[in-house]
Amino acid sequence: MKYKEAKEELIQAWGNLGYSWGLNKTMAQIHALLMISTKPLSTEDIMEELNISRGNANMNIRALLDWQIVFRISVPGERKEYFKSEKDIWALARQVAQERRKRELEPILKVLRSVNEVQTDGTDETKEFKKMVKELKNFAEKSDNLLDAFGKSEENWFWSTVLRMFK
Amino acid sequence: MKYKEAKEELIQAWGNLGYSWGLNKTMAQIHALLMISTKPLSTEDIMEELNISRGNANMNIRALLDWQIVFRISVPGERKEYFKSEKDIWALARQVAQERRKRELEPILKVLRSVNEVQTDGTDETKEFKKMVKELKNFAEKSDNLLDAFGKSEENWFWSTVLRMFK
DNA sequence: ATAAACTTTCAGTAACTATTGAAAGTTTAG
DNA sequence: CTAAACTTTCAATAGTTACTGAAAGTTTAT
Repeated sequence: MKYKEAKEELIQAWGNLGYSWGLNKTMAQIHALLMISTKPLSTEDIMEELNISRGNANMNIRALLDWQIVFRISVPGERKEYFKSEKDIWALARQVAQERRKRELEPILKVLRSVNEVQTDGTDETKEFKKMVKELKNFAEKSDNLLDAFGKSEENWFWSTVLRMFK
Repeated sequence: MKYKEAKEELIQAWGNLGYSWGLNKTMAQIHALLMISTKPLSTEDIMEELNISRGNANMNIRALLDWQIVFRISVPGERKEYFKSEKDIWALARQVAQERRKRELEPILKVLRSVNEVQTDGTDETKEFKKMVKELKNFAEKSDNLLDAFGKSEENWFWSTVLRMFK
């Protein structure tokens, strides 16, 4: 297999995976491109490699910066901005975990805590409801803790802690 | 807070979380509804509770059946089909993990294994590419193993195994 | 067989999300 | 200050995904 094909296939595949990680396709593709690049790339480079418009490139680069998985680089003596990505996969996974925890898990935890306050009127329906909410809350809290630990962890420390936390 | 409000809020919230788990919104809402219901519900019940069309209800129920997180129930002497959901959150999480592993992780692993075969022509570009692919592959394989173990595990066994596996 | 009760399909449409590209804005060099 | 080099915004549009509801299909009881 030739390098160029391989590169394209990887970018494609990473795009799809990134999508299922909660990034969008282009975001993930830009990330993949930066990840396998030996040097930082400019907006123009990215536009050209992925055949996307300036606006699209700019928007998604900003989103990646926002997620803190891509960083701005200034090359001395050059006006243009360059970007490079986090290349440590572990760090990347941690960052994504943190973001998703904030964006997805925290909101539902808030709801679970609040609906937990529902008045029990003694009917089966509210009893069952309370029971399910309790279990969901328990599960969501465990997941939250896990993701939090993961987000803050060193690779080795993390795995050695998982056990202790969930007992 | 009244039961009805609480119920609606929970269904809403679960819909959103389900979405970020890779289900779609309606799918997750139907699931939430079944999860807090004391008895199995028919397609009509679901249509009415969620204000959705017959086609939509049918389609998403089938998807849930396909994911094996909702089951068909026949009530003796009744023609209508009823549905109930997996109420054990752990079982649910396992099931979702399995599905996503199949649908998302396996495809990229296949790509990573295949692009790994790229010819190294000695340039920095291909060297970096190979290096990144190797790391991605390693990470993806670890995740795959983890999800697989998770999917097959009992809750307690799982956590006690995590450590051993990732060493 | 046939009619009622129910389930599934699918073409059309609505709702949502991503993308473009040109215009506006910003920064820097001279 | 002005012009060039660059970045950001945003209204228009393309593309995608979800939903509807009526029609077709299936099953069961008689």
